[in-house]
Amino acid sequence: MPNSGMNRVILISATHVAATIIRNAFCKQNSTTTLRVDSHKARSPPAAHSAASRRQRCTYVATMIDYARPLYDQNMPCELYFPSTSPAPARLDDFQVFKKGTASHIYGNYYSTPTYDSYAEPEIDNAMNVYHSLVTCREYPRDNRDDWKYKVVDAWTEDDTVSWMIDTVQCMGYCENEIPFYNFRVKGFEMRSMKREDVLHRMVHPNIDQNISRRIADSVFEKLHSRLNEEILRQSSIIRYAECDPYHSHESVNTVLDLDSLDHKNRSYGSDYTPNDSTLLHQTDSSDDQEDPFRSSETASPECSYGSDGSKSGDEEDKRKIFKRPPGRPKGSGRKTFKRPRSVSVPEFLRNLLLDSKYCPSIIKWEDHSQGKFRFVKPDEVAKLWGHMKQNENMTFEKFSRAMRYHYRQAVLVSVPTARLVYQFGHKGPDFKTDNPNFVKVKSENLSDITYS
DNA sequence: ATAATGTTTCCTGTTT
DNA sequence: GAAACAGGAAACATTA
Repeated sequence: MPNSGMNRVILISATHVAATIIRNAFCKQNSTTTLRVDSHKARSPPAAHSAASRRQRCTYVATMIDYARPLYDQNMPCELYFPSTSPAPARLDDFQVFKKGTASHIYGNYYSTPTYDSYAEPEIDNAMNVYHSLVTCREYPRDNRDDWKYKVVDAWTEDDTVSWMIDTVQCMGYCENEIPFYNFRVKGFEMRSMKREDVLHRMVHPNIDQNISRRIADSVFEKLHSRLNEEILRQSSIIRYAECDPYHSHESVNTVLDLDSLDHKNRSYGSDYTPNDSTLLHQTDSSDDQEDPFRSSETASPECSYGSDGSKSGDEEDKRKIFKRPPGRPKGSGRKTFKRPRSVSVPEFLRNLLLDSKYCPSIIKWEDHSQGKFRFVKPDEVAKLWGHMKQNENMTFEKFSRAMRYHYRQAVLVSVPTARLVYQFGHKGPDFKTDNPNFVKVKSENLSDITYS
């Protein structure tokens, strides 16, 4: 919050309501300041995010400026966006609220939360306009001259470069007439490759004192490089975001199926699918699904109430005779869950195993590929893999098979009554096409390699 | 926000 | 008797 000691531009992450509350609180604190909340153009976050995720991400950024003090301050946190030379003291009287995703790149590393909006997202318009409305002369017409705002410098046209230049120098409080814009009718990539001396050389104006021109050139040069640095920072923050995504991390679990390799939306079970290396990921740590604090002792995992071999102990058997658990899943027995963008269904999971030589035929194999019949070689291993993928170490084949049986209804899976541990993909099941079921060809090729080498 | 769908965790009973 | 199977019930998670 603004304090009496220094001038501040304050950026906070908050909901719109919270931002309004803060504004009101600030108004009470500082009666000399008039603040305003401007409405902003709301826009939905990308559809790729789940509803819950969208709600979570729909927070706002509030920018509060204490205009009771002089604007320019070298120590203010937004130095990246403020000129390095003293500008004309534009009056800052706005309190603007806009989407978080817009401002996180505008204000660089001010937020630890990564941005998810692309550079050209319309929210930027708001954010940029907020910024510009705060620091530029209000008289400047900015009808269709804002294209440069939505482009990276490299993509600027000559007009964009000039528009940026006009905006920049006016931001710094200089008069348009003091700048020889005609010298800067160059494309963005050319502008960015200019050295400081080049900018100065082009900035020389017959009617303007050379010292002033030098100062303007320095400022323009620094502004340009601030923007270029911001572009780099923004790109690296996107990369960091991708790297930090727990569901893209390769370092948290031993072996799971890549959830993103299959489009959950397109779960028609008829679409073409060819497995590749990306369908399986190798991870290194499986310790993240430990004790569930929300699990009551009554509903603890089977391992708690049964022996380690799965058999019931005598005491537990007696207790069970006295107290019969009501049918159904106990309330609150849900394990610790992790939000994930999408998941693989049980039939898809089975199909993926069957089409992967790491698991087929060692733990699951085709019984009759032409009919889609397959057999569990090590049912518990398959269930464990499934549990591992779902970060549920309590998964058993019993539970897993129950999930499978639910797919009988839609004919995604079909039971094979005559044989145990044999199931079949139904006509609505996933595509399991392969010309090498159980990887027999690969094995025989390998064998011949060994024989003849 | 909500409905639909999918999954998990129980259970009872049956079959192999 | 054990393991697998079938499916009801309810809670929970995810997706549309």
